[in-house]
Amino acid sequence: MLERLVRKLAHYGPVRPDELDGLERIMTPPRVFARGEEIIRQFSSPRESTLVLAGLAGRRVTMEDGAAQVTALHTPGDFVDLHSFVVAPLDHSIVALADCRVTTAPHEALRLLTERFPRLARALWFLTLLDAAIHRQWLVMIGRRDALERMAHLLCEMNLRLADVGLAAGGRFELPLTQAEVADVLSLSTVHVNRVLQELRRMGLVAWTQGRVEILDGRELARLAQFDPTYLQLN
Amino acid sequence: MLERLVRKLAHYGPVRPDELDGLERIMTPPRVFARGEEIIRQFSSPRESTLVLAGLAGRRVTMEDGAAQVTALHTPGDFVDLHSFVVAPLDHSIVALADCRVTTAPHEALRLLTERFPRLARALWFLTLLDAAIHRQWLVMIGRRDALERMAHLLCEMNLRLADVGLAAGGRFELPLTQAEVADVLSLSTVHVNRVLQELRRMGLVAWTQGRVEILDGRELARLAQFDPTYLQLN
DNA sequence: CGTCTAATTGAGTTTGGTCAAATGGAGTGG
DNA sequence: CCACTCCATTTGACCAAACTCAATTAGACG
Repeated sequence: MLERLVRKLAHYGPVRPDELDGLERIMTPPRVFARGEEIIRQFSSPRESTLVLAGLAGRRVTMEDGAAQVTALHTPGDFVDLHSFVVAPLDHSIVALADCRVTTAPHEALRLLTERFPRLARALWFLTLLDAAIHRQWLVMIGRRDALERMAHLLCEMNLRLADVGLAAGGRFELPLTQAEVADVLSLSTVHVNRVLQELRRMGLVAWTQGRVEILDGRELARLAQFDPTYLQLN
Repeated sequence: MLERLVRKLAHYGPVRPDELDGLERIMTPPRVFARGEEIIRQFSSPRESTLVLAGLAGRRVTMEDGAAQVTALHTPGDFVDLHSFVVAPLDHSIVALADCRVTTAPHEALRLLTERFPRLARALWFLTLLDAAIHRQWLVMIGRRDALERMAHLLCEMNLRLADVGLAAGGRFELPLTQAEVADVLSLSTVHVNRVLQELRRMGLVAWTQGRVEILDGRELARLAQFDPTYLQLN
C-alpha cells in the first residue's frame, strides 16, 4: 500500500524496514472520494494527515469573487496535508480532482513514530520541502512565463512526477482535468487554456484527449518550458 | 542574538531553556553582507543554514532572458535556507536586499540537536512550513489578483511579519526595496509598480519614500488586498 | 557641478480576458 | 434507435490590464 510513498521517501534516503513497518502500522484503512468531492475543508484542523493511494487531488483556494487557484496537485504517493501535522489550521481545501483512494496517518501516532525515528522525521520533512520547492517553481512559472510556456511546464512536471511513481511511461499518462481546472492551476482563463492546448497540438508537441496526455516531443516541450527538473529532487 | 528567531519558534510552542541553549551554542559568529551581495549561490549545497539577524534577504530565481522572480522575502529572525538542512541543492540564490547581518547553523550540529530535541525539530519544521504557506499565498496573489491588490497584499503581509519581530509599529516599517526589486517580487514591470504605488498614494492608503513605508489606512488596505492573515500563523 | 541611480511620464502595443454563441460527445429515457 | 440533456470544448469579436520602449525628472553623493 505504501510502495509509492516509500519510493518518494527514498529520494531523501533509504527507508529502513523498521521505519516502514512503523509507518504501515499507523495508517488507517483506505477510504474513497469521488471526483469533485472535498477531502478536507479549508480552515479545518485535521488530527490526521492524508496520503493519496490512487487518483489525483488538488489544494484549492477559492476567492470571494468565485475565482479559484489550485496551488498544488497531488499524485499517488503524495501526502496532501502532511503540513497539518505541524501547522494548523489548513489555509486551503483539498479536493478530489479524480476519484481518489486515500489513507491517513493520525498525528499522535506520527508524533510517536517520528520521535522514535529521527531520520524518518527528516524524510517526511523532506516531502513537505519538496512541496515548497514546487510552489516556488510555480511562482516563477505563473509570474514570469507566458501561457504556452506555463502549460508546457506543467506537462513536463506531471510527466516526471507520475513517472517517478510508475504512473507515466513514454510520455503517456492520465491527467483527468477539465480545461477549466487546468485554468485554475495555471492562472489562465478557460478560453485561453483551450487556445494554448490547440497551439501545442498544432506544434506537434502534445496530444491530450479524454484525460489522457501523450507527450509527442519531450525535448522540444522541455525546451519551450525552460524545464529544469532539479527542483523535483528525483536524483 | 536569537531573540527574534525564538519569537517565531514560539508560534509553534514555547522554546525550552535547554533547547534555546543548544541552539545558541551551535550558531557561528555573525557575518555581514552588503546590499546587493549574494549570500548563497543557486545550485550550491550549503553545509549550514543561514539565519538573518538584521537586514532583508530574498530568494531570487533569475531566468535565461534576465527576468527575475523573487519567491520569498526574509526578515530578521527568518532562516533563509533552513530547507537546505534537508534538501540539496538549492534551487535559487539568496541575495541581500539590504545590508544584512547573518549567523549560521552547521547542518551536522543541527542534526544532533534535533535528534536530542524532537520538539525543537518540529518547531524548525514549522518554520519551513510557514514559508510554504507564504508561497501558496503568493501564488494566489500573483495568479489571481490585479496589480493594485498584489501591492496592497504585500504591504499588509510585511507589516504583520515585521511587527511580529518588533520591526514595525503603527503601520510604519523599513522596506528598502527599489521599485525594480518590488517588480521582481510581484511579477510586474518596474513601470507598472510605479503607477500602482502612485495610485495607492492618491487613494491615501500608503506613503512609501526612501525605503520607509507608512500604512495610512490599514483597514482599507487590507480590504483592498482581501488580506486574511491566518496563513501567517501568528496566533 | 557633474554623475549615477531611481523614479516618473507618455505613447503605442500585446497578451490574455470577457462575453456570448456554437459545436461535440457521452449518457439517459422513451 | 432517436431525441434530449448536460457538460466540456471550441470559436469569434471585442476589450483591458499591464508591458515595452524611450525620454525626462528628481535625489543623493562625491
